[in-house]
Amino acid sequence: MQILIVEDEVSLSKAIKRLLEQKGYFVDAVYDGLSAVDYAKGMEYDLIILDLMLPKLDGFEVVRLLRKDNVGTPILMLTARTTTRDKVTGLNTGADDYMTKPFDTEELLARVAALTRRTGEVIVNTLDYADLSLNVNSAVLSCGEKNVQLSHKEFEVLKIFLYNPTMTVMTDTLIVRVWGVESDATDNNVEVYISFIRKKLRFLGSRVSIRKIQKIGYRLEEAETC
Amino acid sequence: MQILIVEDEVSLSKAIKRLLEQKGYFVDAVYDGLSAVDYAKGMEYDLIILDLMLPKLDGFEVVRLLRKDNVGTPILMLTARTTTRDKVTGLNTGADDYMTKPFDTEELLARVAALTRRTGEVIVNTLDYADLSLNVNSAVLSCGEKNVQLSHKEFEVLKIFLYNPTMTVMTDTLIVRVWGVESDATDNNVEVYISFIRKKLRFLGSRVSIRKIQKIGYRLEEAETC
DNA sequence: AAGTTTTTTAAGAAGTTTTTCAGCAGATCG
DNA sequence: CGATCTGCTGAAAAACTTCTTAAAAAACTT
Repeated sequence: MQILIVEDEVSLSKAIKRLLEQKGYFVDAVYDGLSAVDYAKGMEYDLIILDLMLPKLDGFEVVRLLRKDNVGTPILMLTARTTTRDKVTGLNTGADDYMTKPFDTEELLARVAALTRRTGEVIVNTLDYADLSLNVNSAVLSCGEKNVQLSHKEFEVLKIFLYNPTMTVMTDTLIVRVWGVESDATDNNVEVYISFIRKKLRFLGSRVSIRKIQKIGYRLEEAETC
Repeated sequence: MQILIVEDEVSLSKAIKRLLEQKGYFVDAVYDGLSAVDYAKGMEYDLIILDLMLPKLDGFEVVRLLRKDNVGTPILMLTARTTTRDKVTGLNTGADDYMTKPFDTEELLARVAALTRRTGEVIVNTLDYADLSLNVNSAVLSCGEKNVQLSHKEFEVLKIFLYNPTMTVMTDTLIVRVWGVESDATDNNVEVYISFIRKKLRFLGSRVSIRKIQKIGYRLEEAETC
């Protein structure tokens, strides 16, 4: 769930951000109306929390511009003003809900939940190299049509290679980063895991292989396309 | 557009009715909670305007009974009470908006417009994945002809999966979003709930299962169609 | 205030991952 | 040409994670 906060009062913005992140939302924050429009058009948010009084472009204008541009993201208006006139304008312009400051965090969360309840969202993060793609959320490694699930340690090892696709990774580096400094893991542990991963690469039929550099470490290698 | 007004104060009820009819809505009015439930079940309204304090059955109960019965009509709660606790309960029970008396007619019209506007567009009252369909208002999970009622926590957990059908959801994410940041829920709480949900999925005979990715989290998985 | 449902806690069983170990194969080197 | 070193892999053992169930506690309902 991605939420965009548009609020120029930085301390309030940060507070809301922290609150929502604690609840598992992914939150972006911007501090003026123009950036708000840019961000909202550039990416699919599930909800926009929008202050009414903003630098550069006020909240009403932001809503109007977004709706005009067919951005249908639910909008929760947030403001200090309490006159009915503003409430009406807010809802008529196309905001979906309206809250006046100061507000209770519980109430904010309840309203956010009500507005985000209806949208779905998928965020997939991958690390790619040659024909390989590693889904960082699920530790699933894919090549073409095939997939394999990696175990936790396999995942940790392969991630290090994919972060440094051209580098030779020293065995000690792997031990420290995957098993930890204090661990008494030996080279053989690494060898076994390299072996596990190689087996999965073979299964996937990937062009990528892991090459041993004698006495130093391992490196990813992409086979020539023939 | 059909609207049901549930308000025991007859003069107020009549005033709202007249106001809305002037704007072209078709309006029914009832004066207690029991009739409200009867009417709302018996006919498809586009919106219910519901007073909180009612004879026979209070507004919260009316919402609960309707949602339990799969009636997904938007509800605008109307009440003199102003404490946040009530607002939160109202929104959590399944009301879509909340207004405190006394209110301005302009504001009422604006909120009514906002809520009925949504009906015209696509309202998703269910979260669907493969052969599963979760009614978001009633927490009833269906697969084909069969249904099961989910408990609150089961519902919260499953919702997170259905919002992110392809993602692996980390155990910590589930804890934070279902039990809260401050809670001392452990992995075992999650395990037990996953187990409850799996049992219900088995009962429904769904193709969907919840797969554990060791040390990482859980993910929905759809069985191959053979 | 009793009964019902939901949630939490706890503990053994079941299942996976990780580690260990032994044997093999190819280099390396005197 | 052996002897030694380095790296690879399979299989068994150990360690750890997760599942399921049952029972206790808490929260709602009536």
